Amino acid sequence: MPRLGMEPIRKAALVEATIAEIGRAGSLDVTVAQIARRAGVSSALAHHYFGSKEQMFLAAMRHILSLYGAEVRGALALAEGPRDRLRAVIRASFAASSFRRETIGAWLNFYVLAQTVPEVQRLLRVYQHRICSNLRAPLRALAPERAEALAEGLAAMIDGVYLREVLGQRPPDGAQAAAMVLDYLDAQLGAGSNSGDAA
Amino acid sequence: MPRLGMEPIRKAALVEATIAEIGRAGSLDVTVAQIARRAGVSSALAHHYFGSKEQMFLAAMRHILSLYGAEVRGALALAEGPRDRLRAVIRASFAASSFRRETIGAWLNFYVLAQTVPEVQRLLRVYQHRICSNLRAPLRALAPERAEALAEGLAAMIDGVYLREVLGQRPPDGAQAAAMVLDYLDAQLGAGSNSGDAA
DNA sequence: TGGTTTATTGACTCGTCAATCAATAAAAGG
DNA sequence: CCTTTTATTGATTGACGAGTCAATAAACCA
Repeated sequence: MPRLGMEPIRKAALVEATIAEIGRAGSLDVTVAQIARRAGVSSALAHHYFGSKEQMFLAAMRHILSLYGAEVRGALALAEGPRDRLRAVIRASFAASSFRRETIGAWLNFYVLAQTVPEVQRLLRVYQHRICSNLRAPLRALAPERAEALAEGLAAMIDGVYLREVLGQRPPDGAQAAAMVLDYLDAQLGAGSNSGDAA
Repeated sequence: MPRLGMEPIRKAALVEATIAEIGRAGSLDVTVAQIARRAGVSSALAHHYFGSKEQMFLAAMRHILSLYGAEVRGALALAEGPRDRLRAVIRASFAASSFRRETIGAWLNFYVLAQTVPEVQRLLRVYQHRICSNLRAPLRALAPERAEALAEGLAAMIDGVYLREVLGQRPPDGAQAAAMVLDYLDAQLGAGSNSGDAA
C-alpha cells in the first residue's frame, strides 16, 4: 500500500542502515540486500532510489560529514575567544554524535574507499580542509608563526585518536579522547589556561 | 622445470605482490589471480602455498610489521640517552622502508581487516603495544608523571600522520612527517634541545 | 630404473551479488 | 472511472572469484 512521499523517508533509512551495516561488518563488504533488509525494504528498492551501491556509500558519507559539520558549527557558535574556539572544535570532534563505534568504523572504511572513488576522496579532502581552517583561524590569533603547522598537527592527532579507537577493546570515550588532544594543544601554546581568551 | 626449494622464494614473491596489489588497488578487493600474476605464478600455486587469501594477507602484514620492527631496532641501537631514543623511534616510523604509498595503503587496509579477522587485530595490537613501550621507556626518564599519556599521544599522532598521507596528493615525505611529530615532542618536553641526553 | 617428493598449472565447481525487469498495487488527478 | 505517477518486490541474469582437483613434469633417491 504505497503511501506517497516515501522517497526521503526510505533514503534516510537506507543511509542509516548503510552506516550501521558497515559498522557491524567492519568493512565495505556489505551486500545491498543486508542494508536493505535492515532498512526494512527490498534490495530492488534500494537500487531504485540510489541507482548503485556506490551512491549509497556516498550518501552515507555525506550524512556522517554533515552531522560532524553541524556539531562543529554548534560548538563554535557558543565559543568566545580563540582559545575557546579551538577547544570547541576539538571537543566537537569527539562529540557523541560522531565518536561512536559504528561511525568510526564507517569513517575508517571511507578512507579506504577514497583510494578508489574520486568523489569520496574529494569529500574527505573537503573535511580535512575544513577542520584545518577551523583550527588555523583561532591559532593565528594565538601563535601566528606556527598556526599552520599546529593546525596540521592537531588535525593529524584527531585522526590518529579516531584510528586508535578502531582497535580499542573498551567502548569509545569521547571525553578522554578530547583530553588527549587538548593536552597537546596546551603544551604547544603554553598551558597558561586562557592566554588568548576574550577576543 | 621445477627446481627444488622454490617454496620460500615463491612465498616471498607472493607477499611482496600482495602488498603491491593492495597498494595499487587501494583496497582489499584484490583477487588471488591478480596477486599471483604479479608474482609470476598461477593462482593455484598461491593457494597451494598459502591455503587461502586470508593467509596471504596475514603474511603480508607480518612482513610489513617485521620491516618496521627492524627499522626501529636499528635506530635504537645507535641512539644514546632517552631524548635520542625517542627521536630514533619517531624517525624510524617514517623511514623510507615503511613510509611508502603502497605500504601506507596496505597498512590502512589492515586496520579495516582487523575488525574482521582476529589474528590481524592481534598483530596490530602487538604493534601498538610495542610502539607505546618504545616511547614510554625513554619518556619515563624525562617526565615520569606524564610518560604514559605522552606515549599514547605520540603514538596517536604517528598513526594520524600516516592516515593523512593516504589522501595526500604529493608523494609521502618522511622527513617532513617526522618533523611534525618531533615538534610535538619538543613542545611537550620543553624544546630545551637535549634536556635528557647522555643517560 | 622406478618410485617418491616437489613444483606447477588449466579447468572446473559452487557461491555470491550487483543490477535489471516485469509485474502488482495503491494513490492522485482529471 | 481511467490514466498516470509513485511505491514496491520477486525473480532473473550475468559476471566474477575463491578454492579444489587431477594431470604434467622435473628433480631426487634407493
